[in-house]
Amino acid sequence: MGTDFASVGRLLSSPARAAMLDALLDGRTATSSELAAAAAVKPSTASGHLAALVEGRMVVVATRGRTREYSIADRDIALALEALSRICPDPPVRSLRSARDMDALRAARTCYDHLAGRLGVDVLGALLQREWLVARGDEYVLSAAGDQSLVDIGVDVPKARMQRRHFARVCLDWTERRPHLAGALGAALCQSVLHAGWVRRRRSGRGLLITPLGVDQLQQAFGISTTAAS
Amino acid sequence: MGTDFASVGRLLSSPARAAMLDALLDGRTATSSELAAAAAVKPSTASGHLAALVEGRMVVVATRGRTREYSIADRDIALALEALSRICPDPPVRSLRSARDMDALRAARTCYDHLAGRLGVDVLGALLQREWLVARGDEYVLSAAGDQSLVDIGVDVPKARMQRRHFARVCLDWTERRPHLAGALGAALCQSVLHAGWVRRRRSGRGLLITPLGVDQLQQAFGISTTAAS
DNA sequence: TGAACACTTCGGTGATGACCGAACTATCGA
DNA sequence: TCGATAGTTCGGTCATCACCGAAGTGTTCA
Repeated sequence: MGTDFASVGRLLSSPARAAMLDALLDGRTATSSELAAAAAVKPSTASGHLAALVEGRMVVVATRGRTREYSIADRDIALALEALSRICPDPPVRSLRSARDMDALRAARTCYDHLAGRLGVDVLGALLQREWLVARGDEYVLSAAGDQSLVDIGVDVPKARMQRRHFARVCLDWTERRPHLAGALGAALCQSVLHAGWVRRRRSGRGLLITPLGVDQLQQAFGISTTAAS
Repeated sequence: MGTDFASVGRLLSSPARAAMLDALLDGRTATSSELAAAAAVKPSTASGHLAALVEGRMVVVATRGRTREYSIADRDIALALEALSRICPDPPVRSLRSARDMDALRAARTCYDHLAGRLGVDVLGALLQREWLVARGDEYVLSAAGDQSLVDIGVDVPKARMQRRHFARVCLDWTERRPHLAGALGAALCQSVLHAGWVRRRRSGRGLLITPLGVDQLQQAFGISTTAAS
C-alpha cells in the first residue's frame, strides 16, 4: 500500500549516486569535487547527481565560501542505508588487497557517526556488562557510575545529553550481527576515542585503525582485547 | 567502501518492482498474476521483473502446479525494506479514501509477519509492563509467567522457540516511532490473534482490522483499549 | 486427449537517464 | 582588479530498460 520505494530506489540505482552515499556513510561531510572523485565521474555529472540527492532529501548541503559541503540528511537515512548494506550482495572480493580491507572493516569501522564492527560490538558489550549502560527497549539508559566513568575517559556526556536526538540506542551490526551503540552517546564516544588517539580513521572509507595506545587504553577502560592494526 | 547499493537500488528503481515488493511486505506469498495486477502491468512484463527480483535474491519462488508463489526472500530483506519505507516521502494523500487508508495503517497493520502500528506498539508495551517480556539489548526474554500467559491465549510458544530465527526482537515502527515485537514470537502472536479472529486482514495491503471480539479480548488479555475498525 | 489456464520468452518501440565537454557564475587570493 | 578555483547549467550522444503483443511451454481438468 502506497509505500513508494521507487522514488528512493531510483536515487540509489545509479552507481555514481550509490558511491557518493557510501562515501558519506562515515558521517563526515564531503565537497562536490571529493564526491565526484569517489564516484569516478566528472564534476558536471556529479553536480547533477548531488542535486538529485538533495531534491530527494537524502543529503543536505551547506555552502561554505566557494565550496559546498554535502552530508547525509538525517539519521533515518543513515539507518536505512546501513540496513540496505546488510542485504547487498557481498562485493566480490577481487584481490588480496580488498580481502584485507574487508577484514579491516570487520574489525573496526564507523557506522555513520559511531563505532561499529567488532570494536563497536565489544565496547557495547563491556558497557552493558559493567552496568554503565542498561538496556531498555531499543534504547539504553546511562547509569550514574557509567556517566562518571565515561566522563573520566574523556567522553563529553553533558553535550551528548543536550542534543536533540536519541541519546543512546541500538544499531545492528552487519558484520557481527550483534548490536552496537548508536545515538548521541555513541557519536560522542566515537569522537572521544578518535580525539584521544585510541583509533584513527583509515585513509579512505569507513575503516578505523586501532593504535598501540588504543590497545592499552581499551583494555584498561573497557577490559577488551584488541590488536593494533597496520 | 565497496558496499554496492546500486545493485539493490536498481531493483527498487522500477515502480513496478517496487509495487510488487510492497505487496509482498505483509509476509504472504502471491502469484505472478496477482503481482502483475498489484503493479498494474501485463503478465509478460511482470514475469521479467520477477525474474530480476529472484536473480537479485530479493524474493524467492516456489512452483506449485501451474502457478508460482513468490515471497520475500528472507527477514533481512524485509527489515531493510521496512527501514527504507521509513524514509520514503509520505505518499501524497490524494483523496479522502487514501487518507482513511493511512489512518487504518497507522492503527494496525502487519510488518512482514508480525503486528505493527499502534496495535503492535501497544501490545509490546503491555507485554513489557507485565514483565511477560524483558528487554535485553535488542532482544527480549520471555519470562515464565509470560510463557504461560501467551500459551493461555493461544500463542504457539513452543513452536516459535523451535524456529531457526531470532525468538523475540525489536522492530522499529515507522508510524509510531516506537518499537514493536518482531521475531518468531512476534510472528506466532500475530498468527494467533488472526486465527482467533481478534483481527482480520483487510482486503488488500498490510492493514489489519480489529474485530469487536478483538476489542474485548485485547482489553482482557493485555489491558489495552482499541476500537473496532470498519 | 484436448481445451483452458498460468506463466515465460522473444522481438520491437519509445522514453529515460548517465555521461561528457564547453560555457557560465561566484568566490578567493594576490 | 585579475587570474585561479569550485561548482553549475546546457546541449548532445549513447546505452539501458520498461512495456507490450504474439507465440511458446508446461499443467490442470473435463
